[in-house]
Amino acid sequence: MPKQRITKEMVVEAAFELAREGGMEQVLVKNIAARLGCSVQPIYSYCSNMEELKKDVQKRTAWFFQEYVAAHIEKEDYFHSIGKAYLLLAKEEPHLFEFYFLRKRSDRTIHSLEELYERECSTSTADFLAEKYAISLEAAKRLHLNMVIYNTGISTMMISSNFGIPMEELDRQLQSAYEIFLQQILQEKKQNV
Amino acid sequence: MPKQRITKEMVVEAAFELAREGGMEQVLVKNIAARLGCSVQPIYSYCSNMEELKKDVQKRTAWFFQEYVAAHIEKEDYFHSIGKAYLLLAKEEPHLFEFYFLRKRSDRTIHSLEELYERECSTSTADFLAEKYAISLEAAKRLHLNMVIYNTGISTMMISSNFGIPMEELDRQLQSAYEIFLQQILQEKKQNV
DNA sequence: TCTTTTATATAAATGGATTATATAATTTAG
DNA sequence: CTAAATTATATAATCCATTTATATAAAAGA
Repeated sequence: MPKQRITKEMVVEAAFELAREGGMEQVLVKNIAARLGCSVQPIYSYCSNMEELKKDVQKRTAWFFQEYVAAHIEKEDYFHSIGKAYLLLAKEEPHLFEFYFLRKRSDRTIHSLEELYERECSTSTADFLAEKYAISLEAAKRLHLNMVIYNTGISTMMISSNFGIPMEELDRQLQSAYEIFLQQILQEKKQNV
Repeated sequence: MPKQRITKEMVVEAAFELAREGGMEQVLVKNIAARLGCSVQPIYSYCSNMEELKKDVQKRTAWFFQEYVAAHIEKEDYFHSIGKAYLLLAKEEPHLFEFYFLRKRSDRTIHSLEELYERECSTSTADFLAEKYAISLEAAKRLHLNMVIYNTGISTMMISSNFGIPMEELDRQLQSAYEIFLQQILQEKKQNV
């Protein structure tokens, strides 16, 4: 047989790039085939159908985001730098931003906020917060979860408002919410002593 | 000509019911035609295309939600009853819930959180909160906006977790966030006196 | 070298959106 | 009171994307 020119990775990567440039509605077999310079057959031999391929594109996107955000964390300005990274991504990669926030979190159903947190959030952030503010790991996780929820709310609204709200304003809003959640945790700690 | 049997309202209503029962992917011309007992032609004479029709279904959904929530508000338990109404809707109408929260907020781009707030939220809630807690209207709006953002975050996560997280848990989470935001406003007020 | 295998190509089949054409019932002009 | 014009709907055709079926040709193995 002819040696294999096309791999599953190439297919997913081409689909990812199309989605990145023009949104998921550009992920069409013929567009992928054109980009890879092949017919539609290789695409179907490595992916069962478009729906599955789009799930792979969403996973690829989640990975892209995690890499991007991890690379932009500044230890001194932990949370704010994460927030800024997301806002930057919203500006630079609006299409990807949409899949990332509106994606299904998992193939299976998630049954509690705890499970969602474990699945979504690396515990290193909670560890960091616990140490920085001398709070319990449990409190740090609550703080982190609140921020993730709030950030998801802001992001969903940004998407559905067509990305028209200025970054600075959203940045301020995130920052103010973070301070509110943090103050509450610190106060709770004071009262428990 | 034969007298008009089909109206635009009938088309949108049939599409809405299909979407409600089986999600937006069931909104197909042939399904609408079957439900109305007509051919595809009337649908196209009243709606320019499926994309526009789906926008109308989203508007119809927003209206359905506002009616539902308004009917479930209890004055003594204002915010909690709103939160409960949304969670009930998520349970009873998962498909509608999805369009409602992931819909485009407007045909045009929204340029500030203020504009988003004006467009999304009736000021009567802010008025109510301002009076109840004797805070400024501006502070009440901030409180309300924070809750709308947080609620959007919770809802987006509920959708993307496949509605597996129990209502009671989400209810508790909303309630605790509400108390945190409220405490902060009350404390701010104390300091300003 | 000849057969088998298989990666890719080409072509056909399916299904949904949309458009073009046809039909027949109601207005309306004469 | 017709007959022409209008138009709501139906039927049929077209378009475009996904998916499947068949064909081809290059590599591997006997």
